[in-house]
Amino acid sequence: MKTIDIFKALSNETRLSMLHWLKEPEKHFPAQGAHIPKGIHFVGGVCVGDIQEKAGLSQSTVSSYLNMMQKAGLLESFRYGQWTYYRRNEPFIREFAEQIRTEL
Amino acid sequence: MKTIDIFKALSNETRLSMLHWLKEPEKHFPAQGAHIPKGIHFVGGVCVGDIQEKAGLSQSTVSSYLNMMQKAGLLESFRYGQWTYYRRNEPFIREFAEQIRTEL
DNA sequence: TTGACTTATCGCGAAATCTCGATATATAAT
DNA sequence: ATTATATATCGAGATTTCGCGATAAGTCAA
Repeated sequence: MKTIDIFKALSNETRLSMLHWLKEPEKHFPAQGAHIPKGIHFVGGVCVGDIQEKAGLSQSTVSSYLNMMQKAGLLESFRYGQWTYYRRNEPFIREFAEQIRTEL
Repeated sequence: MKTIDIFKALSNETRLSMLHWLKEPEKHFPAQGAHIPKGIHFVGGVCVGDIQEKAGLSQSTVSSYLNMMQKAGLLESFRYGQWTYYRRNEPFIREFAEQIRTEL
């Protein structure tokens, strides 16, 4: 949650791309939610496997990248069954951007 | 000048501090410009030596950090005589902050 | 020219990051 | 229980970054 950790998370081409892809999930990934029951809504989340395929890196790398971005606060995740869905943490990102604008 | 390079430059405690110190040079450094003749104005610039002392790292490290931040676009420099003065590149930083706000 | 001073560059070992394959864990299906 | 699938974690080699001291390059004063 430290500023440095956010910058570090953003200091990698692949991770930066992931963040951008997740801005428009429906544009960059197959339709999601096939495994999410009706009651639960986690809009905009994409499962790890689809992100991995898009990124073209190994499964382990993508998993740890996503975990790193979540720890930094940029992403949030939701697990349903054997799937983990990730999406952008928009309020956090907005807040961060605002902080950059005023304090950098 | 690539976005990644900016994030990398910001991914270090010392470099981030330097950028903050240079927001209010008169607050963090001795008075500057003793070696700048009247005709030239490079307001807000601080010489490498003063930045080094404040940072508490070696001269070589500080010099290369400053150079790195300049290459990224965050700083600009002006050499007069044997002194090199660095200051924030405010338009660039503002532009970067705006880009973060709209594109991150 | 010589010497003093400021900054930049070079080379290095230590630490961190990148990325992978292998394996572990968790859940689902049979 | 066993098997299959999705994700997380572990260990390792390659690359990058960190920060240093030594040295080079540029400038000024005597």
